[in-house]
Amino acid sequence: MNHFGDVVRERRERLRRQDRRYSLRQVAQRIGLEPAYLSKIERSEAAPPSEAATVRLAGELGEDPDVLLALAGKVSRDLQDIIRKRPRLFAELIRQLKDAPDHAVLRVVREVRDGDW
Amino acid sequence: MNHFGDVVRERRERLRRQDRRYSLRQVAQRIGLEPAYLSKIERSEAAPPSEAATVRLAGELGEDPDVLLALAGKVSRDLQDIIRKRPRLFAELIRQLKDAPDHAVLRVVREVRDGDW
DNA sequence: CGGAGTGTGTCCTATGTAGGACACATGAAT
DNA sequence: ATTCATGTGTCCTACATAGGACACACTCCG
Repeated sequence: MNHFGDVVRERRERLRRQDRRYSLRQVAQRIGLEPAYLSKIERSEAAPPSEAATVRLAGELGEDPDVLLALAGKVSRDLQDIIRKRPRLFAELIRQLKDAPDHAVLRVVREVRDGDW
Repeated sequence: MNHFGDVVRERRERLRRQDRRYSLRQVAQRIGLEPAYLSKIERSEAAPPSEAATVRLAGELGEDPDVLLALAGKVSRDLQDIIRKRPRLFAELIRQLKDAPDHAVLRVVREVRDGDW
């Protein structure tokens, strides 16, 4: 399993090679965290930050927020709220899709998008 | 919005009318919580308990665990783990279904269940 | 009446979450 | 050589989570 801190560090250092504004300190400042704290996060000495901070970090790094949250072991609040409003329905759907291959899930996504409900 | 504590209390007292083993104390003991704590939960003086305790409570009351967890403002860990493994896919699907009517979601559930992927 | 069982008030605690403050050593640039 | 920025080590904190312990007052019922 890819760990949160490693991914963040790699992403940031890759960006940094082209733009020196991606130092740990500057990124930390832009997303509103203390450098020492971000340092600990990148070395997995501290757990991933809050959802809000993780999303800001994703923005800064050009990463998909849902992916970064997933690496942090979380599911974004807005998705949880959608599920919470119709728990039986969504619980069943998601459990059904657990072992479905990607392409099957994608087909469903497309069907729904183009759906005429 | 129906509150967690009220639902639990109502459910329990309904059961109690037919079976006096559904006193607060006895239920608390069966699910492994202190009576004083369960009392606070039912009166919303304390927040809903942990996911594990909530699920045991649901079992005791004959309620759907996902529904009770939803009332507790939570989404069960196992669902979150399914989403976390394919965050982009599931995030897109769930957001698409946000405003879809129940019957549309149900149709998708059925399609997937009978699906030949 | 006297006990058994019931719900609740009060107080306490351990662990986790989400960071901030500050100092320090190193390295890069001028 | 000095300045400046960089990453990091150490220490500290406020709040939330998830309860346990115990005592108390009421009530039901044999």
